[in-house]
Amino acid sequence: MTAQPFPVSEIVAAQRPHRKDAARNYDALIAAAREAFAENGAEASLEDIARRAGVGIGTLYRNFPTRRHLFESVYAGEVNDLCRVAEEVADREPWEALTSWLRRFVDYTVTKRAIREAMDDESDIFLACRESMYQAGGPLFERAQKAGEARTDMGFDDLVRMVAGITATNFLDDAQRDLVLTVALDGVRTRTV
Amino acid sequence: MTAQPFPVSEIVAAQRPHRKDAARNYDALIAAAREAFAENGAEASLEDIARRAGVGIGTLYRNFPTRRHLFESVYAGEVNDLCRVAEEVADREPWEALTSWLRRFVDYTVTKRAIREAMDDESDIFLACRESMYQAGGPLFERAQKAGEARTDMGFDDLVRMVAGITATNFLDDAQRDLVLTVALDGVRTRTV
DNA sequence: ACTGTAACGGAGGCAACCCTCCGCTTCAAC
DNA sequence: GTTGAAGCGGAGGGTTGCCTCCGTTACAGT
Repeated sequence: MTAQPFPVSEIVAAQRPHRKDAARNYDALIAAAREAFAENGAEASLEDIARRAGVGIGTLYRNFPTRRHLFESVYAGEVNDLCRVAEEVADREPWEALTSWLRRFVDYTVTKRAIREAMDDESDIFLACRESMYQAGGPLFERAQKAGEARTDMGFDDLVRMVAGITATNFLDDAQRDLVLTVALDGVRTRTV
Repeated sequence: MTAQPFPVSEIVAAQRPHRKDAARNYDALIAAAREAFAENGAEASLEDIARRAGVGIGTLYRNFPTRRHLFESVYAGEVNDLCRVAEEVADREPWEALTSWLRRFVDYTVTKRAIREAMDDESDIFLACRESMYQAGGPLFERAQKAGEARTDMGFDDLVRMVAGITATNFLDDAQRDLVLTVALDGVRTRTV
């Protein structure tokens, strides 16, 4: 067993069943749930998710005993992917690295509508997700702060929530979301007075 | 009939019934709906709202034939109040006036969780609300821009959506929301390079 | 190929919510 | 005080979603 850099990655790997048909259904359910949560938020109908995945409702419940289990699995997958991205951008200039990670956060996170609620969840898995996010993104922020590019009167959690708020908001189009994100990130940048 | 400065104010006044008991119930329903929308978002149960208001479900439906009618009435009331606030702050310094209005926006808007969805609604009432918001807040923003205090590469709509995003996001406490709002507004402020 | 077991699917009971309808109540105009 | 109309409440029928349960199906180890 290889060492996993982030707590959440173990969780992501541990759930998938071994049998071939079961693994296929598991993947289809995750994909369908991602879609449904993106469209309808965390309250999306479970029967609809099963239908999209082309499996019976019973199969959904066997894999994910509660709505929360399913949501957590989808969410953990996204967090895991974001952690990978943080590694990719780590070799860029401090401010560049931080902002391109945050932009990726906004663009990629398909559970936009649901992410806001997840911020307040205190279950084990969400705590692991948040810890992984901190491990992945925190250093990017601290590096920008030490380079004198990011303000030091706010913490990483403040930053993440700010970006999550913009992620979860409806805009006219992607260009508007991007503009607003740019403006907000300008507020994070240290003044070059 | 006195001239109403904002389109939305006429809408707000026109709905309330004349008979004493009916007017009381109408007010109770609006108050209960405000509460429920604040807690549960725009999908709050109508039967629960009627229960909170201490009236039968039939009374709710007589006053507001659809969920949308009810939500629109609550929302229009909040917009109307915000327009008043814009008048109150108009005599302050440009940047001060703008930001204190936006802070009031964040603090006061109790339909936080629902406001995000309302941004994309194209019904008559929501258009009137948005027009009133523009009439009330737009000048504050333009004044700050002309005073050289607010950046000119964004519009009022961009600003409102940014603030609405922060409004609708869950934070650990009010202090954190306020900090994040300050940071984001710093991004709106012109650099004093 | 055989077979035990893990996985499958969806019928069905339950709960919540939506909205209509109508017999009863309350107001206010005279 | 009378009275007609406006307003009231909640029972009830329909819909949707949740979750369990169990007869059937498909995999994988021998």
